[in-house]
Amino acid sequence: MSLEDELLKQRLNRIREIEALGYRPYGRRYEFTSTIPEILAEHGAQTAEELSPEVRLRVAGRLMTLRHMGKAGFAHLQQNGERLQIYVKKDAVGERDFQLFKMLDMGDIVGVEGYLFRTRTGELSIHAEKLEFLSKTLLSMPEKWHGLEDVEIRYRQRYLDLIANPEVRKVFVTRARIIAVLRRELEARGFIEVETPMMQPLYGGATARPFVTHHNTLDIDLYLRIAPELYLKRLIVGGLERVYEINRNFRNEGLSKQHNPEFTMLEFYQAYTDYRGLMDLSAELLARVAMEATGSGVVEYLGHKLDFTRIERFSMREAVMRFWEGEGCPTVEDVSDPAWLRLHSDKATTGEALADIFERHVEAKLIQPTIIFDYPVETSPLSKNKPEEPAFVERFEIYAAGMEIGNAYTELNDPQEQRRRFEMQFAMRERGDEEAHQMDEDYVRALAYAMPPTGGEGIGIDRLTMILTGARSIRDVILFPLLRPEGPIGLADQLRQFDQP
RNA sequence: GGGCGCGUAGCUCAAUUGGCAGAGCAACUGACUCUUAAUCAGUAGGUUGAAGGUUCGAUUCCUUCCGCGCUCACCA
Repeated sequence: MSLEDELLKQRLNRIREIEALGYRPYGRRYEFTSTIPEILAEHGAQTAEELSPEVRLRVAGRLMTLRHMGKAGFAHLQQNGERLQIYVKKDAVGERDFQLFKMLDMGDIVGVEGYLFRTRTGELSIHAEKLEFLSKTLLSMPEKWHGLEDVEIRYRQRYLDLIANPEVRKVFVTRARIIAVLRRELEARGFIEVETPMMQPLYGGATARPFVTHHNTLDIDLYLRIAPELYLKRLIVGGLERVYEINRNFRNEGLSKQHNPEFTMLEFYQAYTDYRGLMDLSAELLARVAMEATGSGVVEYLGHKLDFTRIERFSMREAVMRFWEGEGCPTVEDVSDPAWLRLHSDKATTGEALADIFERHVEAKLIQPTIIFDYPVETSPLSKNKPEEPAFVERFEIYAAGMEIGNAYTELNDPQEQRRRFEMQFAMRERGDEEAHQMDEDYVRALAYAMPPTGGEGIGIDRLTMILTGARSIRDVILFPLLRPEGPIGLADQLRQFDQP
C-alpha cells in the first residue's frame, strides 16, 4: 500500500474514531462570536491584565499547527488568513474533548469555546474549555514553513495556495477592493453598470481572434466576445448616457505573463465628452484606486516607484522622439515623414509603421504611468479623427510598468465614416489580417439613429491589479488561470477502495 | 508554435565522474499540563513524471512523450 493510501486510510479510520467519541466528523452550523481577524484587531494589543474580566469567545477555523505535550497542547487556528493560538488542557476541557484533541490532524476544522489569555511568552491565545469538531481533512496540508511553492499546484489547486500562503489571499482581497473602488467612483459620477452579451454573433470592439461556440437550438455559431464595446455604444445611442461594464473578455491568443485567454476589463462610456475628458477622468480614477488599494498614490512595483498621482501625457510621435534609444533619434519632421517611417518599419502604411515603431522602441520603456495619445487611423477603426489631422484619431492608451493597462478614444459617431472604416478593415482582412474588424451593420444602423458625441475607455483589471499588488504574472491575480487539463487524479478510486457502507 | 530549463517520499529539497536513493517537515508508536520550526526516543514511507535506448550498472547519458516555468513570436 502506498504512503498516500495509508494516510488516507488512517484519516478515514480516524473519522470512525471521532464518531465513536460522539462527534460528527462533518459538523453543522457553528455560531462563533467573532472571527479571528476581529479578535486580533480588538484584543491583539491588550495586556494580560486588560483581558480580565475574562473575555469569553467561540471561534472556528482550520488547524494550522499542532503541539502536543502530554495532557495539554497548543495549536493555531486560521480563519480569513489570520491565526490565533488555542491552549487545550485536559483539566480544562475534560476527558472527552481531550481525546478529540489528541485525534486532530493539521488541516481539520474545529470550533473552540473558551476565554482569552496571554501565555507565558505573551502570545494572545484562547484557553479552551470546549471543542467542537467541524470538518475532517483527508489529505495532508502543505509543508508548514516553506508553504506551498510548486507553481503548478498553486494555480491548479488554488484552495491550497490560499490556505498555505496568506499573501495570496491579500492579492485577491486587493483585487476585490480595486473593483469595488472603480464601481463606487463610477457610480458617484452617474455611471450605471450594465451587462451585455458574452456570446455574440459578430465579434468586434478590438482586434483579436475569438473563441467560437455553438448554440444547438438556433444552430448558429457564436463568438465569445473579445470586447463589449459595440454593445455599450448601442446603449449610448439608446440614451443610457453613462454606462460601464466590468466583466470578462475572451481572446484566442497565446498565453504569457501579461495574457490570459479570459481576462477582466472595465469599459465605460460617457456621452458628450471626448478623449481629453477621459484623460482627466482616468487620472482621477487611477490615483484613487492606487490610494485605496495600496494606501498610497505612489506604488512600488518590482523595484520601480510608480506615481499614479501625476500621469504624464505624450502624443505617440512625441513618445517616439523622447524614448528613442541609440543612434538616429528622430526629429519632429522624421516622425511625420512617410519615408522615415517606411525606413524603420516594414508595415504597409505610414500609420501602421508609426504604431509599429512605437511598440518596438517605446512601449517597454513606459514604466511610469503615462498617457500616450493621438494614434494613427489605421490601427483604430472605431475612433474619431482629429479634425485638423485626419490621418490621426483622438485616442489614448495608458501605460504603466511597460504594460498597456487602458485604451480610450473619442468614439466615432458618423455612420458613413464608420461604414468606410469597416470596409477599410475588410480590405485589411482580404490582405490576410485575421484580426481585422468584421462589418457590424446593426452597429452602423445604431449610429444612423445618431449617437451623441461620446468618449469610451477600457481598463484592464488584471494588469492594474498586477501593478497594485506587485504580481509578476497575470496568473498571480487570476484565481483560476487557464492551464492544460490535469488528467486523472485518482482520488475517487482511492476513496472507493476504502469506502465502507 | 520556436528556443532554453525543470520534474526525486504527502510537502520543501539533497544525492561527487554513471556505482547501495537521503534529510527536514508531515505521518505512525511512546514520553511530556505554557508550547510556538516545541523537545526527546523509536517506526514506516520511493515505479526518481511516462515509455524506450546505451551500459555490468542510469536519479545521472541519449530519444520520444506528458506537465510546468522562463523566453521569443502573437496580443491587451
